[in-house]
Amino acid sequence: MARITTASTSVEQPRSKTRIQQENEKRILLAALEVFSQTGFHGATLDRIASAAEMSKPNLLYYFKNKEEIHIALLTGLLDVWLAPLREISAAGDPVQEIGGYIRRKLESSREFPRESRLFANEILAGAPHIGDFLQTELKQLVDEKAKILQRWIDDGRLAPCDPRHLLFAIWSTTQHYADFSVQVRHVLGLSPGDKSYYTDAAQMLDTLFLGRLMGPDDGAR
Amino acid sequence: MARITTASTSVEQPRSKTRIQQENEKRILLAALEVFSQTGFHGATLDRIASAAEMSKPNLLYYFKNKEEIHIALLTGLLDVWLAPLREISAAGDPVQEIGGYIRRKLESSREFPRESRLFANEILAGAPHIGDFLQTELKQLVDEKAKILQRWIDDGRLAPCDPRHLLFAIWSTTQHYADFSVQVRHVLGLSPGDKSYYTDAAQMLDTLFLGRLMGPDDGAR
DNA sequence: TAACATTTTTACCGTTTGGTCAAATCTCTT
DNA sequence: AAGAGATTTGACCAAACGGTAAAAATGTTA
Repeated sequence: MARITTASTSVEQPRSKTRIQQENEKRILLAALEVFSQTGFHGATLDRIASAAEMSKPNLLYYFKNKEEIHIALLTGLLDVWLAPLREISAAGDPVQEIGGYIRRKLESSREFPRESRLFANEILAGAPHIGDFLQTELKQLVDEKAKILQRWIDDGRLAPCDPRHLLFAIWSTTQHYADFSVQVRHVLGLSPGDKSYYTDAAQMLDTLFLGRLMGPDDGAR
Repeated sequence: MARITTASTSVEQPRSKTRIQQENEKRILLAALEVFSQTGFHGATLDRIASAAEMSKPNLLYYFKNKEEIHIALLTGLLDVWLAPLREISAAGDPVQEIGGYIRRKLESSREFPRESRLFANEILAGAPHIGDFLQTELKQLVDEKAKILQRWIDDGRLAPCDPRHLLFAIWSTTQHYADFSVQVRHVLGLSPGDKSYYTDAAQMLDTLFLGRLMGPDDGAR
């Protein structure tokens, strides 16, 4: 087998990336994130992505072999970001601190990365054609693990009895809502486009909702 | 003699609808709901909609002059359904009953009409190009009205202090999540496609979250 | 049933879109 | 400075798409 790979490593593909290659791939992914998050996969065109990346379409296809590959590259890059806040929940910590911290991290993530959140939302809405496997394996595993922690807190009377998994769903939905449905939020509140001031009240609300009274019998303040 | 069916020639448009016309428009809208909610506006093709409606494409375009008109017809038909549960909140009722009822109605709506919910979500995610006006006027007005009711309950100490509008956001997001992100929910819970059994636990969770401890100081059970 | 209106179909069109290809240009190493 | 490899471009293509025109078929009514 002629599997000679000149001066690079043993396996065939991993040729080191050129400076230009790195720059351009980054440019493309950034442009694609913008376009995909605005119009969804089907609404995005290679021409628009290429133009947003200030690059010709054939040149773009020199780096990614087709539209789907760009989409997948974006999604896979996203998943770690999505999981990170959840990973931080520690069994050793205090329930209020841990859950409160998770909510704050998730909300901050919505404010910082609304395009990523919308990209993710679009993918799920479409039936998760690309990340279905991730949801069933990696995410499920992590959720199972964290749900056990929450369940122990409940058993110890440190957290109000509830289904841990659905508690996570509630945190996901409320926090992501501010990124995914920001248009509706702004319209209802009468804010201008780009105004993110509502995040302050949002944080307050979610604290009240999840911590203010959800926590176990002994909430100290009485 | 054209006299039976209205005074057709006087004012042009308002012709009464034929039996066939009514049936076919219904067929088309049903098919379009299926397709749009699965793939979004851009992902949906007239061919797929026509095929789902068991109808030729030109025949479909005989009833709706273009793709966008079908989409708009679906959306406008949706808005009343979307508002209905909120409208029912009454200042005269008990906060726990009213809010609990609203949550139950919204959750039931997610279970009964997931396609409609996803259609709505797609529209908002895309920046609400068609219903932006509705959000700013009709919805905002209703929210303002209901927020006043909630605020009075708060002032009277019958509801925990919080931003009423954001409380509504939290209810919207948590309930709609079960329709819009059902794939994720099912994958995380390890359920088969089509299995909606999680709605029982969902209702339980939302009751705990919003009513169990969110309600004002006197929650009776103590 | 004849006349009229409605509905459906067949054939088609212009544009957009995802993607290819070979040639031209640029970059880097020697 | 030259050659090899990497990058970029312009010209192009087939398929898919939204939509149209006009004839054919069907339904409705007097």
